Amino acid sequence: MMTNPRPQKRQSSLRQTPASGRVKLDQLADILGLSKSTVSRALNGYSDISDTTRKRVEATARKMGYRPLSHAQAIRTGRVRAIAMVINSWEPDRNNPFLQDFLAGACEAASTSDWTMTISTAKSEKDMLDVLGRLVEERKADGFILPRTEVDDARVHYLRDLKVPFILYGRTGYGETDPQDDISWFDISGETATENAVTRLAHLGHHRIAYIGSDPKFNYSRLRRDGYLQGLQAAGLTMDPDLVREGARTREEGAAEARALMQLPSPPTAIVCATDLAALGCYPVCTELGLEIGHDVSIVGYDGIPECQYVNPGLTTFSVDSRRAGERLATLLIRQTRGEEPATLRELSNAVLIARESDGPPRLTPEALARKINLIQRS
Amino acid sequence: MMTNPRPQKRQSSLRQTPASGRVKLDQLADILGLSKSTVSRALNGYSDISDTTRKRVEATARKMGYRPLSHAQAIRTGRVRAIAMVINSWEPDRNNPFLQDFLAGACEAASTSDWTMTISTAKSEKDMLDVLGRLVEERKADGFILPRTEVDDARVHYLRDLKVPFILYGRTGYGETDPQDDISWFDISGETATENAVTRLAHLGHHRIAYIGSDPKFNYSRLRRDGYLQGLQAAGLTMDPDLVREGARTREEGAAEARALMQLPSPPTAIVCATDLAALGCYPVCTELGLEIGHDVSIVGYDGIPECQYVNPGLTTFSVDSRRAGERLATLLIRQTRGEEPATLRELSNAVLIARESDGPPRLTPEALARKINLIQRS
DNA sequence: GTTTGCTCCGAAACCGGTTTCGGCAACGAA
DNA sequence: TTCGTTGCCGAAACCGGTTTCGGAGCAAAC
Repeated sequence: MMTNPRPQKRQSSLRQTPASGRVKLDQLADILGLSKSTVSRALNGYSDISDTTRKRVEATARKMGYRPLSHAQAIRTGRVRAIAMVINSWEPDRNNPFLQDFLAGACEAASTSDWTMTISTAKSEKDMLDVLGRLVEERKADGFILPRTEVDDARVHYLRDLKVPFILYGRTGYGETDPQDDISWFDISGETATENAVTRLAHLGHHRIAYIGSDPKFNYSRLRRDGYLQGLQAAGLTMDPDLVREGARTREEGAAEARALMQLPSPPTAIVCATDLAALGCYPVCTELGLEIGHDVSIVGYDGIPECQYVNPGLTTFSVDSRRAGERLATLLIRQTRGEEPATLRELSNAVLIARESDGPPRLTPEALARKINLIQRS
Repeated sequence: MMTNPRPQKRQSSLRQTPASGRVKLDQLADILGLSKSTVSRALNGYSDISDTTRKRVEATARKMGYRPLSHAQAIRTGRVRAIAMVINSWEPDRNNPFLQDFLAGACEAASTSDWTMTISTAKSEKDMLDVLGRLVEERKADGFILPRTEVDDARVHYLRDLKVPFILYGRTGYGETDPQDDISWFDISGETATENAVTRLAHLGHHRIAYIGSDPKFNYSRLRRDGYLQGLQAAGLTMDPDLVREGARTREEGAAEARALMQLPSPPTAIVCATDLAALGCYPVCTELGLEIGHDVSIVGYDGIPECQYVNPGLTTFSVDSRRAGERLATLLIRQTRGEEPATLRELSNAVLIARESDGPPRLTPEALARKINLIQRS
């Protein structure tokens, strides 16, 4: 006879098999004839366990396929063995064909340390900090990868104040006097690429070389512009402010800048672009003006998106290895969460030139080019 | 005086602030003057808590910003409030510009239920099951989204045996007698799209309409082919086996199929493609053969990748809303983990036609087209 | 006035690990 | 021999929640 009505949940939940076949620490300890505290410490590399015991424990743990539940560990340690990344979903240039490669690199690196990767997306700049805050507060990750770093990046200030480990994909604080010793990052040296692009074009005989940058709020955009300026100087060319454009985040905005450049009294014979999208935006403009890319106008891009090889003519560009970037960022971040100094966890890599047919020696002088353009436009 | 040497870890770990400012269940209970068991049950909707108390608990919990640690809950409940997705990193057509949108949809849906999304990647078909197994065993997720479902999908068998909730992006078991009642899925009806494509082309006056499919191991490829066949039948056209190609996973493979089609004695005047990539692969082939796309040959794609609008002429295609797909999949999956019947969690949506300039009324008969092609090739 | 039954809540066990603390044995020095 | 170390391990507390179980209080029924 039942006297007490058992309370029940409102929403009934089918009872899942709760980690059915798993080997637990208790069982492992039983089999080894040790206490679970000893087994735990053996597995975690404490120094008060004899070498022979440790070996024995490790061997049977491996044989029995024991894997600790990360959330069971987390409750005591506070560490969940996971890294997180929050992705923008509002930027106009958010379509990133490399996201999959990047994630593959990051996940693979995480996996080898038995970590996992959790991702989230943010709908706006403000939402970004909210999402980060939620992940931090609920302790969903031990560290963060911050992609698309801005010159003055709110996420950096936020996470630094919270003392949560993070790593930048890119650098930040352009031109700041504060050296920011305590931030780790991985980056591809875009400035080296754009400098090399200018050098390459100068060698081909170009004298008027333009630059189309991306949104200047992003640090990479300024760095690539710096590289461009550096390249000009190295080639002994003078900088013409008219030829330095910025803010082209999309194909369309790239097209707008290209149009403005080509309508100059003395148009450039070559354009270095901070992104492939901007470079591809130049294509229809050139076609429209009757200019042959690679001869009348040379174009060099940056990123190495797949589309570069399918346009006509193929776009010469600097290709970024996204997979490796993800892999490096994840490993460096994990090392940071394990206590290594952020300042020592920095790496700079290079993009590799993929030469195609969109650049070559100039066929016309800027003046002749201007005449040709005027002619076409009048008709 | 210290007599016992304190043992220490091998690798020193900087002590992180362990969830410093968080409000814990204990504190909340103290403030409310209740026991923590009562508070817990109030928040989890147990029926043995009075309504007034529940309201009071919920109100202060919200006011104090209390959020339970999901890994602390998980240790007892076995549920981590997370869904996972494992992505291929080995397929040749892995570059998915929509991954970001898809993830945005899925993450947003997860967030609204206070869930998170963990992702991982697999390097090979075999690795896929290993990765899934690890995630299941370590209980990193309560359910899985399986993208790119194959006709006979190993992941389905694997997870079904383990009784782990999952949902398909796509359907599976093409032509199987087993109805597979117990599987939930979300899909876009590709067959409707290809059928509509054929109908559209037939209305424009085409009689010889070809089809270029993707890898037949994927269920969607067969379904889209079925839609094509259905469309032919509806238009009263007879099916010519020569015009039904399959296996084009990349642009290059699409190009190969297009070339084979156009070299037929009686070439098609229109091509329906299972993917935009295959359709874009047809472009250079047509150019090479001197055929004007949209007049000599009509082409219709499927997917709606951004590039469609930038090629010349713009590619008519059926556009898939990846963001919505991610959103639906995540919500349905979460509902499934809460106990709803998988069979009731199915949704079929439609792709939307984006008409551009790559299709139009046929300018030549197949015979005239063949003559034109022969002429160009001979020169 | 009991008994019964129901509503609502608290004490305590529990989940699967980690970490603290103390104790036992062995060993070297006094 | 005795004492202080040292090496190695077990008992128990602990992390932050969830769930079980029992019981107090009260109203209705007998």
